[in-house]
Amino acid sequence: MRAHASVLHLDLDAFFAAVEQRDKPSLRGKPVVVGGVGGRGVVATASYEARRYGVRSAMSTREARSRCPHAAFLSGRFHAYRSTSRAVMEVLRAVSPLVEPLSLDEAFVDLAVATDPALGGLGIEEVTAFAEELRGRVHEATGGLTASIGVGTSKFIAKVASDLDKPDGLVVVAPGTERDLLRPMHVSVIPGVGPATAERLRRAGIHTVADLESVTLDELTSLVGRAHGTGLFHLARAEDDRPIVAEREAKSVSVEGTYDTDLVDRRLLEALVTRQATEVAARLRKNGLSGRTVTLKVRLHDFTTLSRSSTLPSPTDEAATIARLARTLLGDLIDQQVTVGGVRLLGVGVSGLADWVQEDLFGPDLLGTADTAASDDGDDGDEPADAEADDVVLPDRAERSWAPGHDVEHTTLGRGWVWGTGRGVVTVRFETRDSPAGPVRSFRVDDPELTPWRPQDDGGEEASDT
DNA sequence: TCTGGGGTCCTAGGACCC
DNA sequence: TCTGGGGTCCTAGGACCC
Repeated sequence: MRAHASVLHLDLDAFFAAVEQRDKPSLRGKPVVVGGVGGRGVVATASYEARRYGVRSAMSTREARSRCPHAAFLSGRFHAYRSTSRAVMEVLRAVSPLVEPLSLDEAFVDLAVATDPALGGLGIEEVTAFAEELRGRVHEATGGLTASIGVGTSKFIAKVASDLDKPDGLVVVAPGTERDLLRPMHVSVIPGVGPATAERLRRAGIHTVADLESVTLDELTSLVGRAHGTGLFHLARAEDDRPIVAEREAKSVSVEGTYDTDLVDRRLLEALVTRQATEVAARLRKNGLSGRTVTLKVRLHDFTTLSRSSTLPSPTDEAATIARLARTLLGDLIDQQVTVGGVRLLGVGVSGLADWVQEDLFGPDLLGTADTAASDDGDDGDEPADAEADDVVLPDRAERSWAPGHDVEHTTLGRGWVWGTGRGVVTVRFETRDSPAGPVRSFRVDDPELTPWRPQDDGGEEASDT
């Protein structure tokens, strides 16, 4: 907690709906609902006109339609939202170098390092006037959107403040008044207190922040766990030192989809997972990322949600690898009869991200040049694969036939696919009809029993194509 | 035909290593 | 032939946020 009210939180009002009303004058003053329009869609944003009919975010679109049948239901134009968001973030970054976007429509701004001369000092009046002017700049830069702003001595207080006078409001919480502000509020104002935590606290007789303040750290930890408990303990006292972080690295990339009917057909499920994996790979590449852990997410007809994950020995951004692994994980679930009642959602994600790509692993490591072999022994001298690594002739490297995801054939073990590479070794996963997630074995890359497999080679010994 | 999509963080247990 | 603790990695699930 700071001595001055120097943390600003900005929240664009009913953002998606407001962009639609801005771009389509016929929608102005009318109820607008943006979200999933399919049979299983939910509301992302409702305009204030629609909120008067009880339409809320996260409500099913079906329910929203019954509450407000005459509203305009739109599926959303994310390009327009993104570009409008960019314009807002630019306005904020012109004010201070420390801007932390939370989503397309929300951001924290650190006023303590503000570069804008309009903010002379951090006194209440100055900050208030400055924030008011900032709201005007955002209004102008977005073609008329309104924002609510909160300013306080911490992220927590700024965020609570921006919620107090919505829409189109401004609240500055004076230093020293934070605890009085929070005490009468329901515990759910605290970030991290959702339905489950609120219910646990309620059963313990804790409803307001004031109630929470009177609970010891030990009691709190036993109620909600260690990390969460200590967090709540401090936030209940308005103690919050979380810094504003301008850029954070992505930890995962995922694609998921909910289908209007529950799916059971194996080939359809596999095709959908393949498509999602391809999308994930494209997004990884676009951002120069690759990852090691592939996760398959499945939501069943009864809303039970399962996940299965598997970690590769080295990161990949290849669609073939991600798709294959995701299909293997799906196959495990199907074979266990888990999906018989139908699948409503499928998702594919990649985590364990590295900001370097597969090619980097390839050259020296796989070739095992004298340099690398000499430089990294020391503690792992008992690794036979390294022994004569510089003699290794790497077949078809130019075609990347040994890259993860590619098919190989072993003379006795049969068909498999490359699971990982490194240090002159190829790790192969063998799949058979009896055992789709078959054994994993490692081979030297010059093992004569292991050959890249191509459809036209099938059974032949030497394919002299091209 | 209640219940999206894209994320983050935490917990807990088992494997494995020292 | 009894009994350890810590650290790290991996997997699965859950809560939460916008």
